[in-house]
Amino acid sequence: MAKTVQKEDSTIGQNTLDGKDLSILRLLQENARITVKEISEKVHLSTTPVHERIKRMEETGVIKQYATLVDHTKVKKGLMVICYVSLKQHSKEAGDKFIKTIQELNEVIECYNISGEFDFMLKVVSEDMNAYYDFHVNRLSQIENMGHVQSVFVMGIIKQTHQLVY
Amino acid sequence: MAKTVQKEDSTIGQNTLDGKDLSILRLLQENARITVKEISEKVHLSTTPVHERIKRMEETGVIKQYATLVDHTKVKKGLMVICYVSLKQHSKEAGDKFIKTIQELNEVIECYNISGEFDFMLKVVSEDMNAYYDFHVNRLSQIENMGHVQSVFVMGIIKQTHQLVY
DNA sequence: ACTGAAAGACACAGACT
DNA sequence: AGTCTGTGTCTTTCAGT
Repeated sequence: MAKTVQKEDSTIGQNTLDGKDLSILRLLQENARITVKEISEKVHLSTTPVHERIKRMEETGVIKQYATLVDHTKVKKGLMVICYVSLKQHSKEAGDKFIKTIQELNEVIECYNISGEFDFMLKVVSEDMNAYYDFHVNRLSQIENMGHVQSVFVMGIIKQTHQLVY
Repeated sequence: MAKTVQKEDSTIGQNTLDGKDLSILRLLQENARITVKEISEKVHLSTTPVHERIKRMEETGVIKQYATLVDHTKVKKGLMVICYVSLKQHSKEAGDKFIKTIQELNEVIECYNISGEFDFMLKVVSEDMNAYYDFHVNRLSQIENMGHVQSVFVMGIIKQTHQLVY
């Protein structure tokens, strides 16, 4: 009898992103303060559906955050260091304790659990070498269960983006 | 070794950030879409000076960008890989050519010039292991002058922030 | 799921302390 | 450098299609 047309990507209830969603994301990634009006003109929709789509992507967690990115050299965080850490013990308790400590250290802006000879990779920002030395000796190395630590210094930033949708 | 321009110079007039500027930055870092009105209430100022301060920080480059951060797992970029690269030749031309190629690769979201045995560190995002293998073999390794490449896989994200002002 | 309109909130500029 | 006030623009909701 009645035939239903299957649409591939229109089921927003199932959290599928269609082309218009991706276009909106592309614009928002570049500029979080772009107006809904401007987006609506660029994606050829009125403001209402754009507003609804953005809200939906916020609620479903596709959009994690609207962030303001600050120039690290202008807020006295000119030194960036990649830091490799291995733990002495690899029990769950030991790992959790390390993680909790790391999350409280403001200088550590990123931390990943990695494959290979080290357990964690940290991205650390400091004012200068003295500040980093202080961090390394007095805070990082003081964490209990700390095994080896290896520092790799960032001498230049070639590329830095957060653009996952393109 | 490739050289990158590092803006170390802070001589843009009296570009000193006071406590109120830092308070504003703290709020904006967390939420780029916070209203000027809301900021003004939290820092105990009226909207005009807040508006002026933000504009000044945009113009002086303290504020680099208002970015929307997208959940990488929800846009089919679930795999994150840290990639170390050394070049065969270290002339300026060779380095510049490598840099230019890297900047055009969408999968590479970060690239740093680093100290140590490798020349560059890359952060790469892919849909899955197949997509990464394709990237590694067909694009990264195909770059001329490519020396060694070593991949370290991110198994878990412990911390990820951009909060330089705290 | 989209368009269009309409109310309320906000950004932004001007006059002034 | 700040407050207050006003105008134009945007967000956000609600009808209708």
